[in-house]
Amino acid sequence: MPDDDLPENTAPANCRVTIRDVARQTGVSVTTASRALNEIGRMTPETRNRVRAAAAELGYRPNSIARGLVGKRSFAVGLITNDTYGRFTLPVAAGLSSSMADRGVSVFLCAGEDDAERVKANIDAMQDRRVDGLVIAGKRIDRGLPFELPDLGIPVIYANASCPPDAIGFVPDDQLNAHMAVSHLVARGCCRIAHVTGKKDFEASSLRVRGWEEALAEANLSPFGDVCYGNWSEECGYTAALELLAPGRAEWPDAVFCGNDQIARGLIDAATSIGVDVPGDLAVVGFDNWEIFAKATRPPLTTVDMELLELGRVVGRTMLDLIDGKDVEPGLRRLPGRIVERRSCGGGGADLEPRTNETSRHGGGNQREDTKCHTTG
Amino acid sequence: MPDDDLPENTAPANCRVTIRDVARQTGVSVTTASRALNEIGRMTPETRNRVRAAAAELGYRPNSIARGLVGKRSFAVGLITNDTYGRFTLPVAAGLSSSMADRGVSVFLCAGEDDAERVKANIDAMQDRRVDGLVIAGKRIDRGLPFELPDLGIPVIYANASCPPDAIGFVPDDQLNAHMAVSHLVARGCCRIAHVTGKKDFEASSLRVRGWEEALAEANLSPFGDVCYGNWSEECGYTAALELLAPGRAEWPDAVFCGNDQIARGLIDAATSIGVDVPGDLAVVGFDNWEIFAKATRPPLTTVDMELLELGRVVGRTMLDLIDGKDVEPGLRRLPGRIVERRSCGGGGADLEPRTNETSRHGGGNQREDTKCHTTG
DNA sequence: CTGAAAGCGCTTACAG
DNA sequence: CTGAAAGCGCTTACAG
Repeated sequence: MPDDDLPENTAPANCRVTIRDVARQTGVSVTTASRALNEIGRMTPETRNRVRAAAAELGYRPNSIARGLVGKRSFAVGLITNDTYGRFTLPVAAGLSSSMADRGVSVFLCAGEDDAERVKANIDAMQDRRVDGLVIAGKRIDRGLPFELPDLGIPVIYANASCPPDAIGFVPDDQLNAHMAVSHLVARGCCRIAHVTGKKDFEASSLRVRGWEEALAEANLSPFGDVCYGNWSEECGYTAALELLAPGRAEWPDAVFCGNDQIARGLIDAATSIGVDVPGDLAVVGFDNWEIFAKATRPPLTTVDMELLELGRVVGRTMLDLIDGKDVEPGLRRLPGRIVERRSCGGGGADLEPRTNETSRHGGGNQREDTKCHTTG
Repeated sequence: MPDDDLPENTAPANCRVTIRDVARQTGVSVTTASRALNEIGRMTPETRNRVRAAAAELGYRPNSIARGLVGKRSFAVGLITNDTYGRFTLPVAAGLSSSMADRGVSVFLCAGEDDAERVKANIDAMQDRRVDGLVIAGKRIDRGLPFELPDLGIPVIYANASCPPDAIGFVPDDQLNAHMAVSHLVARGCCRIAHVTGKKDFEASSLRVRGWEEALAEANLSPFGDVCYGNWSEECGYTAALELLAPGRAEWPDAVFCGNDQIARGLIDAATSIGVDVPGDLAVVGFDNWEIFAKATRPPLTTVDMELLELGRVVGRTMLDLIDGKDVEPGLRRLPGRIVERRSCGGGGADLEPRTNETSRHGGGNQREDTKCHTTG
């Protein structure tokens, strides 16, 4: 037996409770209600509590649009990206999103293509929305926006993309990461370490090459042959392996540092197909820690994780600082990644899998045991 | 020689030009300016043009926060997803984003984890922002939100996720897509068509199984053996192939319909490794059109594309209708995908690659030519 | 055809 | 400690 015709607990969603409602309910002014809710100004704890209680009871939630209008900010940032495939941007976006969410800042996703017009339209839309900041994310550290960004009057951070001289940017430290990968190989006794990577004109390629050379020099080793460039594909890894391990060669590498996990995958497949045991005869380290590949190789791949999620978080925290008006030194920061150990370099990490029994071309033993490594020094 | 100390063309970014500025400049009221800019009301073309010109000259851009406050809407929708990996959500998001952008609606990305608390917090934040609608996107058609969504008073659409009975949802039509894939095989003369797929408790699995059975029945064929379930991995495809093609078997399949591209990849690798030629001896069709896999198999994979990008666009258009107050029949819609032809079923599509010269276990010929297919009917 | 006024839901000087 | 008032930048009845 309902009291009357009024619906009981289903307030029409389009007339949500406002701060006036909680002020009225509490018997204070809107001003006081606002202050109580925002924890500013001094007032008797009793008043504050009564306001809070009323807000809770009414289910009051501040309208962030109104708040944005008076505060002249939106508590939102725009994420502009051209990475439709999302492999690089997504972890960055997730990290950014989570570090901002804690402070009540939301993220607009503008997954534009490379088309300059669309990117501009997206940026305009973000300005119209008075975003507090803009993150420009890319899939290549040597590519940025297709045009120069004018001064928007809001903070801008570049993530995994190239950035103008005086801007703030964060990219993975390719050289250091490569160095780590190669040192990992050296530490495991490898001394004839080849490098198979992607396209030559990617800055990521040259930095990784430099890291490879650097780590080798540090260990008094010489590069094993020339860098093998390709197009980042599995196919290239496959072909490169066949060449590096060709029976007619005077010398075989005992390890290969690969520019990405797909290359490593192709390379391991090729090695296996011609009876070279990984890691017994050949240690392999990849790059990206793209699990779908890294875990599917046999053996599972030891590889470099660029820590893109953490990079996204750092971008978020920096953006928050910038929004708060803190000073941040301009420039490009290179962030270190980490090695994820699996089985392709011997030993084993978290993702241990039983070793296969395939017979090795070299009798199943570890070639490195038999061959004395001589340094260049 | 500058006239005075005032900076010339660099208006402080924080005091952007408002509609009052363009009204003043034109010598009309703010009301008229607003109407001219929004193309509403009747007025002399001359006035309208003068306002427009002033706006353009001043670089006026309406503040969408203010617009949102009065219009009681934000011209933004929230995208809630638990797909951190992004493989499914990203195309959906891109499609959604592009179809909304044309109408000036932006997308908030809430890449929450499965954690119910965080999802709730994200939804609350979206409500505080007065989003015009919410899209709940998932990576499994049989999983939805970890809790029941109360009536939010705004349109909600589920995308590639399960949805409550009276809600609106869009998912790929797994059964139809599977049917298409199998019919494609049948049309090429295959008659012993096996099915290797992922986990049994995924609705996607059972629907695809049904599509397989249905297409077979339609062609008066029987399923080749039992469905081979696994965990969606390459490894499972590999193992399944070894079993299906074991030398001791009474009969071999002449085609395999795979539940995803990874399975197909493993299966093709295994087949090749034991001398079975694809497509010569065995036709293979995958599912997902995940190019990184589909293009890396040798031969490249003929596979089902679920058209997730288009699904995202449809979700966007439907959301726009809903926001406009149009009626949309509740219920779950299953959207068709398409077959992408490559080389793994013979013939060839856009991604033609030269065929390899590997010798086939069956003499390099197409087994299907030699073996008469008998129907069950 | 055009404008003055009210109002969207908040916050923030400015007074008491 | 608390409140009345102004204002953020728009749109939209309501009058002329």
